[in-house]
Formats: sequence, C-alpha cells, structure tokens
Amino acid sequence: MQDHLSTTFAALADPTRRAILARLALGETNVSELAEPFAMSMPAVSKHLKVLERAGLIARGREAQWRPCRLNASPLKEAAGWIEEYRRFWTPYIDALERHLDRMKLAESTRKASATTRRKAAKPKRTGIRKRKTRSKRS
Amino acid sequence: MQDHLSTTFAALADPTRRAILARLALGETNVSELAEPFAMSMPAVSKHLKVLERAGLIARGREAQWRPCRLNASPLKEAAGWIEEYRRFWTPYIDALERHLDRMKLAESTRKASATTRRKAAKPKRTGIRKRKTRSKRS
DNA sequence: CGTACAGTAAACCAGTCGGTTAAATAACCA
DNA sequence: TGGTTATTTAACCGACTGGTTTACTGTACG
Repeated sequence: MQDHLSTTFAALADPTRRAILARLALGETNVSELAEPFAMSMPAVSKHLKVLERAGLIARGREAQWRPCRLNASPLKEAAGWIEEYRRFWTPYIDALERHLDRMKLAESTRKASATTRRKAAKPKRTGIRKRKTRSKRS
Repeated sequence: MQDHLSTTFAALADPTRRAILARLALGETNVSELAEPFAMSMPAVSKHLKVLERAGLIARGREAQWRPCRLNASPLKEAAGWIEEYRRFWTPYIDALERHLDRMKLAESTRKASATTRRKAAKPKRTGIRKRKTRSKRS
C-alpha cells in the first residue's frame, strides 16, 4: 500500500477500527479497555491498532505495562479533503444544474460535430445511462 | 463486507479506483476510455468498476456494445459525514484547546481519586503519551 | 524471588484482493 | 453470415486480511 490516502481509507474500511477511533475520540486509553467492547481476542485488537498506527491515525505511548493510545486525526484531514472535491456531485441542486449544463454543452457540440475530426477511440454517442433500469441480471 | 461505510471506504482505498472516480467527475465514459490511462488489462479495470458499482459509487448503462459509466457520489456524502465528526481533532486550535481542557479535567479527577473505588480494569495513570519518542524499534 | 497482568509476536488458517490469460457474450458492420 | 469491437466471465495466482491459539516480554506487586 503505497500512498497515504490509500492506507488511510483502508484503515477506515473496517467497523472495528472505526469503533476504536470513535472510542479514542473520547480520550486516550489502554489496549485492554479498547478491546473490551469487541468479541475478539486481544491479539486481533492489537493488529487493528497496528493498522491504525501505520496509517498514522493513532499514536501509542508507554506507561508501565500499559500502552496508552491516542487519536491522531490529521490523516483524516487529507481524506476529507479528497472527498470534498466531490461534494458538488452529491449536493442535489448543484448536481442537477451541472448535469443540465453538461447536456446543453453536449447538444451544442454534437450539433457542430459533423465536420470535426474524430478524437480518441469511441466516445460513445452519449444518449445517457437510463438510470439503472436496464441492468439485466444482478438482482 | 457488511456495512455501507466499510464498502465505501474499501472502494476508495485503491488509487486506480480513485483515479477512475476522478475521471468520471469530468463526465461519463465507456470502459475502454476509463482503462486507457492504466497499465493493466481490461479485466482488471472491469473488476475495479465492479467494486465501485457494488459500493454504489458508479452507475453503469448500456449503449450498444459500450457500457457508459457515470459517477454517483452519494455514498461519499455518508463517508464525508463520518469523517466530519473528527474535524475538531485536526483543526489545530480546537484540538489544542481540547487537549488542554482534557488535561485539566484529568488533573482534577486524579486529585480526588485516592478515595475512589477503582473502576474497571486498569485505568492507566495517564501521564500522557510522550509523542512517539519512546517507540523503540519500527524505524 | 515468583506470580499475575498488559500487551505483542509467531505461526497458522480461510477468505478476499488485485492482477493475469483465455474464453465467452453481445452488439455492430460489411 | 462471419468478422470486428467492447466488455465480462472463468480459472488461476501470489499477497494481504482478519481472525485464531500459543508463547513470549515487560512491568508491578506480594
């Protein structure tokens, strides 16, 4: 796993690890207390913590025989930044407007496209996607 | 992979798939055009698309022999919502303030903790984490 | 000192992931 | 009809994941 973003998202792609982060948002604790709510062995939790640590999402210290864990949210900033780029696509009004404009622009470009040199391979004729109705199988 | 959030984050945890989403943010295309920038076979891209589709991040239609793909960002909304809960932990001022208050509260609670019945197993004495200095190996 | 406790490491296992090649499906085109 | 193009499916592979059990390392404490 090369890039920061990938390790961050991979670390977040597990409900146990997200729950651990949620717990750590309440303050630092040791491993046993983190493990307590989960129906799994300590080594399993220890592995999850290692994943979170390698993703930079937690920091671990030493306090006698305990290893206090603390949340470090800075990788989340990067992740949030990446996702944020797509906000306009889920903000309904913007999305609808955008698609409308897109369609307009397309209509216009196709109107004068007859004479244009064909670019790249196979720009499909773009009649739209039919909103999932025609997906055959895959119930 | 049970929950929505996990499948979404898992789908995002791959640079190829994020690049595909980035491409789709520019408008819908077919599979060949999506595959073009990547040094991998078509079936590999097809699998990535299937992952994205199962995560609800793209919708696929049919246009003759082409399968136009379109971005569907709504799962990102949920993901952004989850991450957003942690914003205060990476906003520096808020974070510092919060940790300060946390330390105050702790100092106070430990001051009157001598008489308290010991709760749960091993609440560590919480002298802090020493910011990664003592992590022994793991260069 | 020895014992109990907190946590990690090692070895193992089944299942998933990201990729491959080869073959199948589907639609167009001559 | 048969060929070309776009895409998916199938079978396979090596690597990684998420879990287990068992054994080890520290540290505290009686």
